[in-house]
Amino acid sequence: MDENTSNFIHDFIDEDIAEGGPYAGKTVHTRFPPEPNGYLHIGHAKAIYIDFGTAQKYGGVCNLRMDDTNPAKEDTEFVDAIKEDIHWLGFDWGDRFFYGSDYFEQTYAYAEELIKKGLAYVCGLTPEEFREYRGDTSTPARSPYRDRPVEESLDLFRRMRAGEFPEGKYTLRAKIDLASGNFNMRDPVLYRIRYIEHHRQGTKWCIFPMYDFAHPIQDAIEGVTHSLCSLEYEDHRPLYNWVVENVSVPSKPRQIEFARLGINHTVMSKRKLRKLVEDGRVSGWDDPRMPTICGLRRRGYTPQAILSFCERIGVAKMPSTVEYGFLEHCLREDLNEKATRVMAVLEPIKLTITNYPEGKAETFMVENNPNHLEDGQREVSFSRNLYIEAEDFMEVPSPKYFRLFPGNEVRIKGAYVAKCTGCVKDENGNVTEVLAEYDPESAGGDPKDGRKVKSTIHWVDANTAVDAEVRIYDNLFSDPDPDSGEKDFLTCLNSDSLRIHSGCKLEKSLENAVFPHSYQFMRKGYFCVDNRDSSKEHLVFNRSVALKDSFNK
RNA sequence: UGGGAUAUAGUGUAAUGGUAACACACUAGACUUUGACUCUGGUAUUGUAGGUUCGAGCCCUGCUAUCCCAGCCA
Repeated sequence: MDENTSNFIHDFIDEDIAEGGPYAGKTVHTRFPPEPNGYLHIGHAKAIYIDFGTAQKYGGVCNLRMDDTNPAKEDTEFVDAIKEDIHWLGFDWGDRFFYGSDYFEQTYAYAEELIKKGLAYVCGLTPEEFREYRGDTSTPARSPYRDRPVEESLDLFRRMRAGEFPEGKYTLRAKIDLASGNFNMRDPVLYRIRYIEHHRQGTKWCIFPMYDFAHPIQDAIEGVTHSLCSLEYEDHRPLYNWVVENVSVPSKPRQIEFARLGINHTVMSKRKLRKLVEDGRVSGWDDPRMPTICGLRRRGYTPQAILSFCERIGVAKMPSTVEYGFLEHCLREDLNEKATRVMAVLEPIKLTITNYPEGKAETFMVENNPNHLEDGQREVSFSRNLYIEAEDFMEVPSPKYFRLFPGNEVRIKGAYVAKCTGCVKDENGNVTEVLAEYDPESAGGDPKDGRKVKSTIHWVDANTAVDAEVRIYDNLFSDPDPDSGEKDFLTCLNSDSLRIHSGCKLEKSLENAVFPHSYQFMRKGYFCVDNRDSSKEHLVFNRSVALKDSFNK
């Protein structure tokens, strides 16, 4: 996290670690606690950035903890993926990797402590009764087992653990306030019975702590000072604090909430992403159309771009929705700086240089990155027969069209300037070939007489061109917004999120080329190779593929 | 409705009682071996009505709008 940036969380921490504050002289300690029930997405990237970044800013540490207190939802499959994605983003938890479930024994002991203090009791309400007895905004909850003697609760709780009762028969509840306006405080359930194999604990346990009880205890055991989480836990903070204060935990962490990330038209809930995977709408969690970290990785996003995005969207308490274009901007900015350029023609049409000798070939050197000449040059071959982008020729130019049309001169990037002399059409009147004459005195692209050309176009030598299928992936947009609830988000997904261009002509072999992505983005002119193999370099197609409409206004 | 939060430009954030700033987007222009990039200019009296003050985005009061919670999920 940038030393210069600051947000309200930092303000709180500054107070806490200042002279006389509750954590004066202590190391700032945070944690990132994903539930291993899915892959991390761009929303998690924000949380990761805040959790790890805040620790970094204060010279503290951040734990990675799998929040696995619900055996029904969690799976080991996701643990490694989560670790990989966090590492890829550039954060490291050192040796502080934990499982919430590793604290089950201690958590259990704290539960017994509460019972002995008279602050928790075993409740015999069925789930249905529980709902009935909960009361409403004007009616306090009722809890007939609230005054069960300590010894009896203790005995029942131990027998719950021993597996003497079926699921739903008993729960352990905290004794707090049945009349609270905050329903989380109406004697919340602390433990429930579940006969499901836990992904790590196996069948050792049949009672599992609820998030509200487990989380503050886990934080406290690990010495977390600041437990940063999203806004929906604001209502839970009183309960979080109640646990910290009433259980003899070794430290007193503080929970601070911030607004989670929303991106317009982007599917961001794990539940929905899972559905996309399960329904086969995408090839997997790492499908390049997915907003998952691994999907973005394959779509060509760099960790720096994502981090820059997280940095710049800021941290606040106001729920907000960032424009997807801002994420694209952060990527363009990063790729523009460091990606290698190549020429590729997506929709090729022949360009014949009629006054260039048949059979002649020469090569030109082209810079790999115009912003960084130190990145060197590469050799490209040139001949009489080239491929250019079909839209770089218009027989009848629209206003402000500067590229090839009869009589107009353009620069063939890195090679020569050439003047369009006409075109060849098939029997249907479709243009099949563009004709031009080059200026032999303009090798390298600059005419000897210093005359200017208005436009430069990219191209590929027909003799050396590599044929390829190019897949352009776009973010899987949903319109209306997936959370609007107006329609099923599945029916509103953009259908052209994957466009396959076959017969593309590339300067060199780009196996499995993937182009990110939206038309808007392409207009700005970038693509990269499929980054499933992250060792592959990023390539930038430094050419505007403007919407045709934009010429005609 | 009961509880919890939040309101600054189209979007996201700054400004901690003293000239409303930055980025994205949009827009006009300059530059350019790609119409990209880069550069320059333009775009808000801070949800609303009052109050305190020499001075209010900030403090106070009322109102309005939006979001979250009301699982034996996290």
